Amino acid sequence: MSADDISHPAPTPTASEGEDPLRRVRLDKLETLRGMGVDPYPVSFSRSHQAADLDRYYAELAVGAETEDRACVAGRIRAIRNSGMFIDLHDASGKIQIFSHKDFLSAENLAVVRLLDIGDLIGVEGPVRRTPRGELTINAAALTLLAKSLRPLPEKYHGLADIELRYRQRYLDLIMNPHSRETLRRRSRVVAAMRAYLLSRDYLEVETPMLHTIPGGAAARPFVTHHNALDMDLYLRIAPELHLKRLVVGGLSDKLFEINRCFRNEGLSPRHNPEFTSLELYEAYADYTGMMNLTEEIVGHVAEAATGGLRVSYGGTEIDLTPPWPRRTMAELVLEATGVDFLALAGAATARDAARHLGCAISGNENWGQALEAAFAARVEDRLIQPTHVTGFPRDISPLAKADRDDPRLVERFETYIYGWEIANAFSELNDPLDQRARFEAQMVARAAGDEEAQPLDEDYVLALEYGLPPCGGLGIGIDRLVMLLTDSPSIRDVIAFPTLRPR
RNA sequence: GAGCCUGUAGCUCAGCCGGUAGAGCAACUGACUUUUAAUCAGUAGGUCAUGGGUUCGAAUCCCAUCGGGCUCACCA
Repeated sequence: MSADDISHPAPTPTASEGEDPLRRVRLDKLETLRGMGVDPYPVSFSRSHQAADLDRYYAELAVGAETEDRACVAGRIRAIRNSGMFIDLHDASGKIQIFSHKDFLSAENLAVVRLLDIGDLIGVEGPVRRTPRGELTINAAALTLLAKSLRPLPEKYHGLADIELRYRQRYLDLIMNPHSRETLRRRSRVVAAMRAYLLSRDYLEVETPMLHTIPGGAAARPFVTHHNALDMDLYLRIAPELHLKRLVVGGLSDKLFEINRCFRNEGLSPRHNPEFTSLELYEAYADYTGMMNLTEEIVGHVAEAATGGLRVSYGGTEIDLTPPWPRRTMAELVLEATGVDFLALAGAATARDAARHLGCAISGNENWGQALEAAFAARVEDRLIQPTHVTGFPRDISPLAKADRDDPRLVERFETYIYGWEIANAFSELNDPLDQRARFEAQMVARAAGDEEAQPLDEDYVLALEYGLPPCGGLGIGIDRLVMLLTDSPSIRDVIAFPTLRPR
C-alpha cells in the first residue's frame, strides 16, 4: 500500500448495494458511526482473557458477587437484551455476558451501543461480577466496535439448518452450530496427533508433487490440467506413492510420511469428495505385518487424542478400536459369507461364473483377482463393522505390492475395514524392478482393453527401482473417513471445511 | 450417469385435493431497564428456485431447467 491510500476517504455505500433493506439499515448505522468519529473497522484490540478463561477463573464466584478485577474481552455479539443493556458476547472459547449501563459507560459509548447489531464484533473492558441470576458478566466501562456486521445472522434458536447453506457459507455454520465447530476442531486434533506420533517415532515428513506427468500410485481417474509455459498436460495426483518410494530409494530417510491431498475425478457421495486427505507412510526394512501393527497404533493414538478413548459410537453403532484387530484373508471371508472358496477355483472364467452366481455385476473381462474382489465387495465389505485387517489380496488388483511369500496368486497386502469402509491400505512394497515392469505391462494390457483405471507404466519409477529400493512397508490411511468415524459425522462434507459443490 | 425426495421473508418453518401468502426469530418505531430464546404494543419485509404449460384464476396441477439431499453405479 502506498502512502496515498491512507488519505482515501471511507467508501460510501451505493444505492445498488443497499437493495437488501436489512443490509441498508446496517449501512446507515455504519455511516452514522463514521459521522460520530467511530472507526467501524479498527486495526487491532488487546484482550486480557477469553470467555472460557473467565469461566474457569471465576467458577467459584458467588451469585451476586462483584469484583474489582478488570477483564478485557472481544468477540461477536450473539444476543442483545433489554435494549442493549445485556449483550451475549461469543469468542472462540465460549460466551460471556456484557452489562452496558448508563452509570458505567460514556455518552459516546452508549451512543455506539444503540447502533450495535447482532453479529457485530466488539471489545469490552470492565470489572467482572456474577449477576443475581448467576451469569458471569463484565460491567462494560469501555466498549469498542471492532467490526460492523452488515448481514443478519441466522435465527438464534434453530440456527442454520439448511445443509446446502451450511456447506456454501461454512462461516455461518461455524458461527451458529457448536457441533460443526467441534467437528473441524477435532479433525485438526486428529491430524496434529497423527503428525506428532509419527515425528516422535522418527518418521520424516516430506512433500511430493501435486502435479504429475503420469498419474500413478492408485487405480483412479485423474483431473487433467495444463501448464502453459511447458505447453503440456499435467494431472492432479491421485496418490503420492511413487514419489515417496523414490525418496526411500534416495535414502532421504528410512521412515517417511506425507499428510496431504489427493484428487480423484470420480463420483461424489457422502463418503467421496473429489479432493481428500490421506496419510501415506513408508518404512524401509519393514513389511506389511509391521504396517498392521502401526495402523492399530496410529488409529488408536489419534482416537484417544480426539475422543479420549478407544470406543467410539458411529451412527448409533459402537465401535471398539482396542488392538489387536482380527486379521482375515479375503478368500476366507468370502468363503465364510458365501460358501464359495475362490482359492479352489482354477481359472478366471470359473471365478467369474462364481462371482456372477453371487450376484456381482460381471462384464466378462475380469481376471481371477477382480472376480474375487467383486465377491468380497458385494458380500463381505459391509459386514466388517469392527476393525478388521483383510489380507490375502489378489495379485491381479495389486500391481505395486510384493508377491505373497506362499501363494503366487496373492500379494502381501491388507486393507483395514471399519464400519464397512476401507480405512487403511498397505503392503510389502514391490521392489523387484523386473517384476514391477511386468506388472505395469499387464496393467497396460488391461488399459488397452478399456480399463480406464489400470495404472500407466511409469518408466521413471521403474528406473528408480533399478537402483534399488530396500524391502519396504507402505501404508495409506484415509483421514477424512477416519475423522468421520471419530466425530460421528454422517457425510464426508461435514469433516471437510469447504467440500466440493456446484456453484449456485 | 440413473431413481426417489427437496427449494415459500435474512433464518427456522406453516400453507400444497387451485381462489391473489402466514407464524416465530431477526429488523424498524416506541415502552420497559438486572435480562437469559427478555417482555409488551405497533410497523415493515415475498418475481413462493427459474422458464414454459393447463386454467377464468397456479406457491399449490403438468413439463423442462438449475441448486441441494439420499440411494445406486464408480471409488477411498
